[in-house]
Amino acid sequence: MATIYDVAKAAGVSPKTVSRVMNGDAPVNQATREAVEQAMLALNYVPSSAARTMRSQRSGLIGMITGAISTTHQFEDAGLPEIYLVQGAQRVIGQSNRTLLIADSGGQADRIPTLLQTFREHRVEGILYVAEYHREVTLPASLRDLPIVLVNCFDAAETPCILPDDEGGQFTLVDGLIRRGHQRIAYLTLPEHQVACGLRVAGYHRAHAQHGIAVDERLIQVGALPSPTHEFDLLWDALDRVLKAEPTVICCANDKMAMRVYGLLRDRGVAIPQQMSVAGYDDYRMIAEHLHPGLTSAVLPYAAMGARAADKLLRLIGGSTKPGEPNREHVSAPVAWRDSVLTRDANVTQLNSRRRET
Amino acid sequence: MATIYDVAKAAGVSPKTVSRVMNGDAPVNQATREAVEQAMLALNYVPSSAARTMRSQRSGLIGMITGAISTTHQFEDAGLPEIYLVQGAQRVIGQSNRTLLIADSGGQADRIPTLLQTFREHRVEGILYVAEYHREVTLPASLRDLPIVLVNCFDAAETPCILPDDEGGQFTLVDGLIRRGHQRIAYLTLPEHQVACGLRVAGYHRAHAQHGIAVDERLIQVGALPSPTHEFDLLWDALDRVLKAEPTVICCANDKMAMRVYGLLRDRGVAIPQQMSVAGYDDYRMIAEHLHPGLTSAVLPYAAMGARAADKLLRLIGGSTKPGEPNREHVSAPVAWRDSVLTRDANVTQLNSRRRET
DNA sequence: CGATGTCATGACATCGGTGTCATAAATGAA
DNA sequence: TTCATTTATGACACCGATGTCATGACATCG
Repeated sequence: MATIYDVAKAAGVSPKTVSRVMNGDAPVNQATREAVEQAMLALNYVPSSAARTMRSQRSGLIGMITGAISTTHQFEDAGLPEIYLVQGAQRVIGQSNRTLLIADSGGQADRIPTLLQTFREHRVEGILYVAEYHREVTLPASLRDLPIVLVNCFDAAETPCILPDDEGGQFTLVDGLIRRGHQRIAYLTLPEHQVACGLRVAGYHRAHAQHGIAVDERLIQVGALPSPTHEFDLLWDALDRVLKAEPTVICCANDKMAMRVYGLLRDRGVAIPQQMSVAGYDDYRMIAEHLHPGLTSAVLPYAAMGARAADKLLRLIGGSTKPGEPNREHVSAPVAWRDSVLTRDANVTQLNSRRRET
Repeated sequence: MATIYDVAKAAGVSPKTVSRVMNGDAPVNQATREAVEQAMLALNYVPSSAARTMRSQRSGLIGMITGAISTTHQFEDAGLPEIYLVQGAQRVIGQSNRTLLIADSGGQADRIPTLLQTFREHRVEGILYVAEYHREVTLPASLRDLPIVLVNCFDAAETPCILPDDEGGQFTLVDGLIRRGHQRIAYLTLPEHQVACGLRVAGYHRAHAQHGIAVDERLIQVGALPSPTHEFDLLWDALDRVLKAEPTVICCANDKMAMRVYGLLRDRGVAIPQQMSVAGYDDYRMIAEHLHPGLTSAVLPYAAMGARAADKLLRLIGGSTKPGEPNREHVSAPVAWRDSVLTRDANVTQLNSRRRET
């Protein structure tokens, strides 16, 4: 592999001049520059980032640590859309001329120290710490000395973080449902211990309050999906309970649950959306777009969160954080309206976008 | 950040001795070793991979280049399960004490050269080139000088690659259906230009041949999903056509299509699986497990493919490829049987696993 | 015309590890 | 006891960039 010395020799200049051509940090004669560029091309020269890192003490690497990717196998597959997160982050990081180093903990917390060690060896300039679902975490003490931004999680120490606006998302969804003529809105929630659950229920209430609609508590039920720990289909019971309260629409905690509700409702001979509207959360497009009818869903803005997180991290590294900047940032997102929600009030027009022609 | 010199000074030895303690490449006195280890701990020493790479000329990095992650936005989201691929690869690579450097082309082919440049600067020892779906590719000429393994794709130059066994997967599925008493098996295929389409149709035929069942060609239809380019729901027509041939089960090209077929069948009042069995392909668990009833699906073994590819690449790098080793390797996988397939022949017992209690 | 400044370039040291070789002490064999 | 090994350690150079400083050739100014 050609080095800067080979290029220098071929171009008949000193290595330092080659360096100057590459970095443009000092004027170089036009003729010299061309000679050097030709030599680089001829030798297929690629500068060594290792040598650069060593001399400049800057690796140009950003570490991203994620557990969710593999958590998938062990627990639930809630984490899949994380790739959007990677995407969003990578776009921003790439623009800053840095490289993203991704490490997957494989869902095993005990592997994290090893991964961090690798990051340190590569002298990453900062770390994006990604959780598979909105939650509180406790950072290993060994992370305190690196610029770090948490994504989809937060800690007690107020480490900078980027979170989804769960309250706002559910508010927007329910508000939209009400505007579409729904008054009895059922809600099959996440397990109550989840951070997002409380926030979204709050959004649900705020939307009702804003429209002066009293909330019938029977409409809110925890909609547990079957899992390795819960053999039985608790969702079936939860659905049963909310149906007794006679809703016109059922909000589900996520698209997966909504997909299941589609099946359960149809087993009972309930037509979607003619007899019952359904909404999800996540806008997990692989599901939401391909269910029939298309599933209305509050967007979980992973790509935007990744980008925001990368941006914040770069500012942390560059020391250019604004003085008043809050440590915790919430990313809002719209609702993707699809055909699973029926507009009941004939006076409400033009709200239901993306109509399918059948 | 502490260097090897700091550690040496603290431990009262030479840097080289510290190096020996770390690498164990020469005997070190027990007392000395302990002193060094203590110093490393006290100073929180982490060796610099940049310095190592420079001296040893080995980066310990493997590059993975993928387009699918972002293709998602632009075309179809077929690529999502790639994360499993990353996982599988990372496990193997981690065991070899190397680090995986992942670059996402963002679905834009023109960004690939930039990514490769980054890989080169980091002196990756080899490359995993991942396609979003089973296809033929043409490698940029600049890749010829690096050890490389294609994943989910192949090229005319017979570059080593790892492919899914599409023929075998569909065969296993159809064979299983026949054993469960199905004789009229509809098949909504992928678009015909896709490599996997031909292979799977071949598997479909082989299974029929093996059981001496003639294939009614009307049962095989291309089942295009709606997409930006196809506004209309061609799947609806395709389904219409296969239903005329009176099948007892419908095989779909992928789980996404199967999900849609669930909806379309139910619109027609067809109960799954009582009146019609359904099967998918991919075993995209987020869909297959949560559809109701659970979707039977041929597994697309991404994790195994990632691991196999990493393994093959490491052997290429290490020069320990077996002489007779084929360039193209196919990874087989079983079928995940779930409740969407009805066992029709009462004599066939114990085949339908994972029964749900309702 | 000499002083000063800018442009263009090179010599040299340095970043933090590790390969090579040298050396001294301890051990074992003859 | 003496020579041959083995063990334990250090001195030194080197990997490939780039920061610092020096130098020579011109250009500009008073």
